[in-house]
Amino acid sequence: MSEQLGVAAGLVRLSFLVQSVYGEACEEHELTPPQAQLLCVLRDAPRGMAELAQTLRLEKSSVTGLVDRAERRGLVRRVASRADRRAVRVELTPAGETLAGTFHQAASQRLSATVAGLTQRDRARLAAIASDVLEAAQVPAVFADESAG
Amino acid sequence: MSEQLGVAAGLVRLSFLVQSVYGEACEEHELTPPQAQLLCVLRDAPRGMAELAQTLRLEKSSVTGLVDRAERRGLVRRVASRADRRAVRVELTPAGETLAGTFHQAASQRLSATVAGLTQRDRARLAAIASDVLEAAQVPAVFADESAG
DNA sequence: TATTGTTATACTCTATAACTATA
DNA sequence: TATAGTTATAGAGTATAACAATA
Repeated sequence: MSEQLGVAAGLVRLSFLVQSVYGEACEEHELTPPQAQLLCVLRDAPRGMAELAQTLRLEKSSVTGLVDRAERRGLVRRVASRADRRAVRVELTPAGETLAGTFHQAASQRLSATVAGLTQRDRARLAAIASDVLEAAQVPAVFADESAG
Repeated sequence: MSEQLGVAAGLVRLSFLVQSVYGEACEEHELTPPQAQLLCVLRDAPRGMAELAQTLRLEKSSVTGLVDRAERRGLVRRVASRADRRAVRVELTPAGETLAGTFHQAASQRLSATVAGLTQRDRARLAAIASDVLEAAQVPAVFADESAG
C-alpha cells in the first residue's frame, strides 16, 4: 500500500498513464496521437482549418501540416467550401471513418481495462468527477463518449 | 448540465485537460513538456541514461537528445560514473534544480485551481481513486507528490 | 481591414539502425 | 556476448513570420 497522493500529483501521473494507454492504441492502429485526435474530432462532423486549430489547440500552420499528412495517407480530405471561397472543410474519407471507429473502440477498451481494478462504485465516481471538472473547464470534446450513461 | 460521460471518455478528456494545464506551466517556464518531465524525474535523484529511458518510456537515443538540449541550456549535466566507465549519471545543475522546483510548484497550483470547483470531498475521492489506479498500473513517479496527506 | 488558409523556416522530439567502448 | 551510451538519419509535430486570396 503506497501513500495517498495529493490531487495535483495524482492528476499529473494519471494523465501520463492515460496518455500512455492512448498511445498504445495509436501504435496499434499506426496513428500518431495528434492524428488520432484529428480523426476523433472529425468523427463528429467536418471542420474548417481554423475550427480545427481552436479545437486541437494548435496554430493554423500546424493544422495545415497535420491535415497534409493525414490526407496523404488517405484518411481525410479537403473539400472546398461553396459559401466562402477562402475556406475548406476537412472531412473523413471512408477509410478514415473506419479507422477512427476502430481506434476509438480500441482506446476505450484499453482505458476500461486500466480502471478494471476499481470497484464499480469508484469507476462511477471517477466518471462523475471527471465530468464535473471538464464541464467547468469548457473542454472541447476531443474523444467521443459512447457509454450507455 | 451536460450528460455524464463514460469512464473511458472521461479519462481521455481529463488527461488532455491536464496535459494542457501542464503545458501552460511549461510555457510559463520556457520548458517543453519532455524537458519538464526530465527535470521532475531528476529532482528525485540522478539517473543513468538507460534508467531515464525506462522511466520516461523513450528509446535511449531519444534520451541522448533530450539530455543534450537540457545540458546545452545549463539545466542538467552528465557526470562520469566511477564504478562503470561506460556509464554516466545525469543530475540537475543548481539552475536546473531551482527551475524544477518553481515549475513543479506552478504546475501544482494550476492543477489545484483546475479542480477548485469540486467539493473538498470529491477532490479527496479523485486523489484516492487516482492513487488506486496508479498503484495497480505500476507507473513511474514522473511528478512528485508534496501533499500533506 | 479582417479572416482563411498556406508557405518558408527552424527547432524539438522521437524512432531505427549502426556504432564505440566497456563489462 | 551483453550493456551503456552516442551518432546518423529520417520523419512527425510545432511555432513564428510572411504571404495570398477572399470577405
